Amino acid sequence: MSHARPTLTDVARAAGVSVSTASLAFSASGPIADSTRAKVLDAATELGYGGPNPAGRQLRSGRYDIVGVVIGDKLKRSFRDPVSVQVLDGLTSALGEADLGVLLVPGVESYVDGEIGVDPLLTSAGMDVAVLIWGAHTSDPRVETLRKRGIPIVVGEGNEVEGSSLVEIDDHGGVVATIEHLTGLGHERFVTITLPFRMGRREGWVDDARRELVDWTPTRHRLDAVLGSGVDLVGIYETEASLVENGAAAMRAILERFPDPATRPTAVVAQSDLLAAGAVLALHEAGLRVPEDMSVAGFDGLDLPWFSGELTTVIQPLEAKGREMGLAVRALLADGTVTRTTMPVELRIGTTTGPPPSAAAPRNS
Amino acid sequence: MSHARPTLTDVARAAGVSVSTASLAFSASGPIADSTRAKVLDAATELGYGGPNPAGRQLRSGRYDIVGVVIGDKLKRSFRDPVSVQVLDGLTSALGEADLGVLLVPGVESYVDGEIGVDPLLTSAGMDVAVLIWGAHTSDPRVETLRKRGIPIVVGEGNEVEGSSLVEIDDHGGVVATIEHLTGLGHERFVTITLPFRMGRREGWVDDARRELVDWTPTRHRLDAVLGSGVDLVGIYETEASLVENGAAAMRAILERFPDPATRPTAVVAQSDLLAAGAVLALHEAGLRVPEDMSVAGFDGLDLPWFSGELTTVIQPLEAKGREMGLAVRALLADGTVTRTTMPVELRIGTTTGPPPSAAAPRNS
DNA sequence: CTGTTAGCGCCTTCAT
DNA sequence: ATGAAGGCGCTAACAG
Repeated sequence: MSHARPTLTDVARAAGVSVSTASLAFSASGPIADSTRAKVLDAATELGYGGPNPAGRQLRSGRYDIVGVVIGDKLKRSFRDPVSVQVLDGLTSALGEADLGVLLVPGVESYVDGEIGVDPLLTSAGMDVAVLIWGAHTSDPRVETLRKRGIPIVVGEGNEVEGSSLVEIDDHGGVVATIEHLTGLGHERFVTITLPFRMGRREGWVDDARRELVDWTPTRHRLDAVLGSGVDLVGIYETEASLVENGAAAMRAILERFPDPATRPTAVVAQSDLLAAGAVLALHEAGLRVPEDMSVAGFDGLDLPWFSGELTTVIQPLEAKGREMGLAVRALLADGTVTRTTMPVELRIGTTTGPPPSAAAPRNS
Repeated sequence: MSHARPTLTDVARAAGVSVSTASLAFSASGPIADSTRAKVLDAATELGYGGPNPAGRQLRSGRYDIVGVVIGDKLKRSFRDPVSVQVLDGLTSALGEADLGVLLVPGVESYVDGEIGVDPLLTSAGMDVAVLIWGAHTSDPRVETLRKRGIPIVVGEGNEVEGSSLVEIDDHGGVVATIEHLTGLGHERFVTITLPFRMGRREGWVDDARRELVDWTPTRHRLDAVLGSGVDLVGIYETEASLVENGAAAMRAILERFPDPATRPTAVVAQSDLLAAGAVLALHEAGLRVPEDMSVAGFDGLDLPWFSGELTTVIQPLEAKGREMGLAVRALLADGTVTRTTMPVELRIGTTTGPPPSAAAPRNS
């Protein structure tokens, strides 16, 4: 009894045909008589042949039918984040339809003293295209690596990379709509709670120096929209992850910094729904009402079944964005077409925004 | 200007060494003089060589350094489920440490009239090991496919597969502990809300015929534990997904079926925390109190920041389970060792279980 | 420490 | 519709 796995050669011999004919029986990419194919397939079953060896096929064809999906510095974080998850959803289904496999790539191996080590998978795994779901930063070593390997790239969310496809959403427009909604209600003092700025994560109030260091595109776009709107922004609070608890912590910091209801900001623009939800929870904990005492707006349009009320938020088509990236991959693979897509967003007015507490009718202390 | 990507041969020529020496410079798996390596690396940079072609390496070495992770019938569902996500977390990090890539595989291509079509990736993608996170079912075509291809398997959660490694948790013990806790409090009438039974998903009350059709292992283990405990089980409600809304729907069905508080079941054993949380929400919606009017216990030990109070639940070490699967993969790869691990669970008593409403002191209507 | 020699398994011409 | 031949890029085994 032989322990070696049978190869196409063995099958061909057993079926009494040539290797090239046997190959046709599996690939279905050429003319072959039904009877011959049957003979080959029978021989294959007989020998316990499990189909053509992928490595052989890959080497010969130059295609892997695998897409590397780079999802951030930590897989963990991406999995926990419903936003990432929805994008992955759309992406994997669009790729699956084209029979493309998804190889999960952490992207960053290590981040020590600002030195970025690229994950070995990025250097050595076989893939036809790479997708950088959460954008590329300036002089991104991952992009460098992929470039050198000749692997085309699809970037999600900005920091356009020369020669790569790009899929983004109208972050700016979404935030502008939010601000207009709030100023329309009469708000004048704003605070914003932001997503992480860059790979070296931090949590806390942002000063002018730090403000220059925004490298993550969604964060930058959304922040720029607030800054550019001309409203009175009394503080920027940077979080280190887009989670409910970070939003709650941010709100506690806000209440601590602005203890006086009379001068407290009346509207909070959070860069994600989870942050916004956390902020609302912290307000409730502090015995404050939303939106009577403070208005809170989010971003994403997540469905939060446990959230009582409905968040005012910017709905972004997450799954569609993922699908769009998948389509960009397929276009790249089909004929090298580089695409650039901006997806629209929509402001949904919920129950967490309303007129600011009026100075004329202060609430009972 | 040549458009073809340089190969190791080109690099070797440019560096004035043999190909095999050049190979050593990259693989670091053999003795090579630092000066020689430097020469090779310089030549590589010069030519814009991005490292050894994976296909060539794979064919020659017979290793892909890729693990196929089969996560269920729909990627979607797995991403949305915090339980899956945590397991994936642990798994990917354990594999990442060994520089193994994770290839996401849907597993089931189609499910029509009970006919299961295996995803093409499972048939044709290169992988060294496959992990079936959510178990194998009886006469599983995916297992069949992998067998034929000679790919070793790690199964999470039961339905042991001959010759494969297995990682499971003590489902049975966890549910038994829950039941004992509840009977200890004085409960006598139980209902259980279960996870999906099998691939053909359904939602609703379970009759005897349906009860025979449980094929998904965690569901079966947890249900068997209730059935075997001898308590008075007045109903089994099957859900089609482990989500908050399904738990809420289940509870509404329970309240509808048992309108009379005097004969209503007093304790609900849900097979997941999300189902339990949904059940609690539905009770609140109906104006009932937990645990005064009904006790609810879950399973998983999830951290639900939005849930007020704390669920009584069975804590299973999700991430550790994932890591354990990763270790099983590595053992399989290292020397073919087949392992079998059962992870312990722990009952956490929260605020959602308490004594049943006493007949002596009925609540005001 | 470096070079030589052989394929790994497959698919694509091209000829028949 | 089938067969023969060549080579994709690399690395393992061995020899020097």
